[in-house]
Amino acid sequence: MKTKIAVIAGPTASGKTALSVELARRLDGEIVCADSMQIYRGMDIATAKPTPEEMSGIRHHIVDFLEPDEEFSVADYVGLAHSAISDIAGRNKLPIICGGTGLYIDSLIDNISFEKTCTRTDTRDELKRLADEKGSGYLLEMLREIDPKTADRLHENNLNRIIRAIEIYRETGVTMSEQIENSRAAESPYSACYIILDYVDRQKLYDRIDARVDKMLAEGLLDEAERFCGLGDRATARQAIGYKELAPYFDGSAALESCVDSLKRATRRYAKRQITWFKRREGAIRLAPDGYPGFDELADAAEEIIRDFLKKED
RNA sequence: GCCUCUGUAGCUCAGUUGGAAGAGCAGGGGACUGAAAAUCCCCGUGUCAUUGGUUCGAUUCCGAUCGGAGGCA
Repeated sequence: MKTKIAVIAGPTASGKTALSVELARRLDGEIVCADSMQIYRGMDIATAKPTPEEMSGIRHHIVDFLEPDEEFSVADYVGLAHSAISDIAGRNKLPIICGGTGLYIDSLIDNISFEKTCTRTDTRDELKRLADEKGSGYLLEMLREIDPKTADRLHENNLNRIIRAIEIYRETGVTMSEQIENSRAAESPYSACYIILDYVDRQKLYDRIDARVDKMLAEGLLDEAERFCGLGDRATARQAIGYKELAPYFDGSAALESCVDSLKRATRRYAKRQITWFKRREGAIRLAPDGYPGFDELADAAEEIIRDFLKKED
């Protein structure tokens, strides 16, 4: 018997947080966040982390628990999420996965398994140096010797992926293509009702993004960003949209207005990448927030879909 | 009212000594297995303002008209 879970996914600013809280209230659920940035403490405004008021008493898991200079990965996420789900389901509540990090969500519900030993290693730095010296094409050819299948699908410029593929082999003795195959060996313990928030009119989403960035600024994004811009290059936190775009303003090389524009643009592009990711998910149900007169109607529709799903045997 | 400049992709602009136009930005599409809010790949047909004329041929030259900017009164 598989564990039934609900998933609320979608691009940034599509209204996932409000919808998932509402559904948790109506369906006696708890929320498991699937967001690679909301996990970090102190990164509240830029990541649009749900505030205590927004959570309104609904328990949220896997948010706001890591220091920004700590490392984290999909493998860590999947481990934490599996136990959060079994905890929630064990108390007869509905686990609702909510977030925009597609890799995390899909790895979780497809039950992707990861080799234990292979985290960040010195090999990575060494390969990076080699690439600086001899070019990324050289590394791609190195990879071709080891794992031609993966080398074929990677572009020469995508150095991160090339390095990762070589690293996996060196550290585990298993090639990336073998690893991918192995990772899908175990059947998923979940039966998921996968709902994707998908605007019919993309401009509406973009308008929401612009408005939300303005709101973040009003809520003190600048102070938060100034704190995080000081972090080292390696820190994951630095990758968050909302800090790096404002850095030129702090060092005086650009006006605030142009930084805000580039922040909005970066967020739009991020949303587009998320849309692309979720588009390919088969069997997911797409709900258009702009296809309903208001939030209540959208929530009604989502509730009905999930109730039907829960009624079905297996 | 007169004079000058200007009208080319959603925006800012190149350009064609007359042979059916191209950059940047914006935007679109895609990939994705341990950094994923990251990383990477692909995509430029548009009444060249409108309308007459010259020409084998006009977005390019000439005239008029309609926008826009500036100058002189």
